[in-house]
Amino acid sequence: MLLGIAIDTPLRRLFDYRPPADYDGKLEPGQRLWVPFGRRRLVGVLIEKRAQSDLPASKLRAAESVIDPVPLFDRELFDLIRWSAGYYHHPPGEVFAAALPTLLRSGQPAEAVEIEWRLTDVGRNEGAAALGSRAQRLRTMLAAIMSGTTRESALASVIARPSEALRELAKRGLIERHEIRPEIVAPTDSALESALELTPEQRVALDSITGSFGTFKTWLLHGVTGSGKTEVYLQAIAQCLARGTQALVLVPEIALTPQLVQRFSARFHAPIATVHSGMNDTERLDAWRNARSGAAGIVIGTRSAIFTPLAKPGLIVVDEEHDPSFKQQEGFRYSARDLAIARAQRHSVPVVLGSATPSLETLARARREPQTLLSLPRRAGNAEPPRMSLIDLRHNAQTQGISTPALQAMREHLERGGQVLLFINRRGYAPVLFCPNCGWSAQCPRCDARLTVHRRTHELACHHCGTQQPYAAKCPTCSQPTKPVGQGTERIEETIQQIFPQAPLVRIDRDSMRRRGELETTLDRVNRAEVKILVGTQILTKGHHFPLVTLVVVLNADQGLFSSDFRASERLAQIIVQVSGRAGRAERPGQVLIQTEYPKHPLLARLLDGGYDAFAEAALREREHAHWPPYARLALLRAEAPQPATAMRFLDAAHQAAEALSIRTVRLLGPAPAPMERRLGQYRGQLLAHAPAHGPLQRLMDAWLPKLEALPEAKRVRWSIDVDPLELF
DNA sequence: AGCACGCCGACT
DNA sequence: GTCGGCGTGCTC
Repeated sequence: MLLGIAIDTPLRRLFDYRPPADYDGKLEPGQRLWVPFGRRRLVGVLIEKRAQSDLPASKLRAAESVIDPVPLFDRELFDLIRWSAGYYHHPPGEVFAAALPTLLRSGQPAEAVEIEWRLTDVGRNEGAAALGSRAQRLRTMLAAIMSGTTRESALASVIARPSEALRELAKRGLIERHEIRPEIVAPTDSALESALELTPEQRVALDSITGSFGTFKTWLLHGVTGSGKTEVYLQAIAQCLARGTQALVLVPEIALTPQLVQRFSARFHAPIATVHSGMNDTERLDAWRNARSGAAGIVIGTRSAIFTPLAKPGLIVVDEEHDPSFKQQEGFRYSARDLAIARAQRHSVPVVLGSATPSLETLARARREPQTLLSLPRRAGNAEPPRMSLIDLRHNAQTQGISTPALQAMREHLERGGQVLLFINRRGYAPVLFCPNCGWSAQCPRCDARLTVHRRTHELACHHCGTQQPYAAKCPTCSQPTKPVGQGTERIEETIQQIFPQAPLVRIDRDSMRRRGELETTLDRVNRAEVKILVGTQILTKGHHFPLVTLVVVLNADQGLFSSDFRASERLAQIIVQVSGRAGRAERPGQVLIQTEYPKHPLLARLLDGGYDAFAEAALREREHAHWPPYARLALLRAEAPQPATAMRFLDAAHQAAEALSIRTVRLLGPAPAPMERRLGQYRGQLLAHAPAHGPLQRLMDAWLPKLEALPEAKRVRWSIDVDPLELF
């Protein structure tokens, strides 16, 4: 009997080992082992037991030891992880590594073990008398243990370098080490504090979801901003907990998790485990353990939380399911939203995808299964939806990117005591530093991109690679004065401050909200009305509530209108609707102004006439007509190399290899250089595989990727495959 | 990815 | 004379 083991390496295969010496016949897929690997010793995950290997017996080594007494995952989660390695065509070892907290990847025990130091008989009888008078540190430590502080975690703060003293005391036979496995604490109280009264639509949604407990069903909870989606989640989760099962809630990245956790913990007594980027390794492992043991009734986390084991899964929620951060954009490029569906299916539990602006993929799914669509078309508390209108930039004067009608509207809203939100999807002062004399502009030395002017730091920065340079007031080629061209958040801030000097203003973007907790503090100030004007980027569109904002101005809607990426218009519509949703959430109706040079553009017209649903309807028809997802499936082969020709040679060879497989329904587009060909000094190219369904794509990749690995050109490039790519360029 | 082995330049 | 540059080969 042999062991097929996944090892954290970019190689797309399992490695066969003989069982370890301590093998007692009990080994199951999902247990970790220490294995020798080349000259290293690594943690591997047992994937399957095998009767024989493709390799000669002489090449096989024995695994060293078993780490876990039982598998880390239940069968369903194990299958999901394994399946996703196949679906995304990513090396299985890296996939399993991605599914585990760092500490488990490095061999830490999966079960929390508390170390306790207890007095031996000798220690109890002789006590400090056994120690020399100079052994001050040992005396202190022993005294602590004698006074009843026995847990190692508590003893750690008694003196400096505690482990040294503990080891010495143990060596002298005064104390001994015990391992304590803490009892699993079952969730005690699942009651939801003060459930709000539901609207009829919320009631239907809630009853539908809870009625599907115990079966697999993919619900789309399509609720306009402010319609009370969260209340539906909360009450569904309460019922999930009442059945003795756990709920897994996925949220987008960006500092949203703490907010939601706060909202949840204010309403639930059940322990909540959270998983997000702000946590350290120990905290992550704790959350993982509490989820797996069942101690945490609710698990809230970002993308990677989809791999958290659950003792008794009952419900999965994906909030803001359209958010692109659910798709990992490097390495193992999985979609946590799609995996949530795959996982729910394996566990036979319902999954709720919630959004005010669902992705076209999810809308297409809901069209195929109309009974799974749960709509919340109205705002709670009878708040009116915001009124949207366009400002034609061609026929209106503007001051630094802000049109006269927009300024006029701002003035009116401010006079009436409202708050104003200016949305511009561009950080920094200006996107270009230009020389009017000779035409020079500041370029990134490592990317095909212009450097953005940052006034605050007096620097030029590349938003693609992070390169920074001092600001160039004089043109480096002709020594004439340079000029920042275009607008970013910093410049809008400056302009608005000049025009409305009496109105307190705050800028909210990644640069101004660097420090931990800064965003929360600022948002509090906004909602206490200490701020009148907000200028900011995407961050403003992500879930934060601004009940006092009555006017939203979208300063540059045009960026997404003519992009070559077929998803750009979907994203633009989502951003406009999401940012509009920030306006008029209280009793006063909101106003939304969208500045554009293309007021006749069909996308904008649709959006303004019929809202997101009408836009989506039209966009879906367009996608169907053009054979783009969700009416086709894609896989993108990317390659990068220090020389442009190297990447292209590989992609050409890859193209040939794919054609040789002649899978007729798969079309190959490219190879072509990426639109920003050079990034971080690497030249990038790509080859798109397009098929009417996932099946033929899968067949292609199964046969294709092993061939690519063997290509001599493959050694000279870094290549990767992106299944269901979100960003095509 | 690591980590080794393996042949050619500037220096304790 | 060595230390070390990163090319290329391998990991059950």
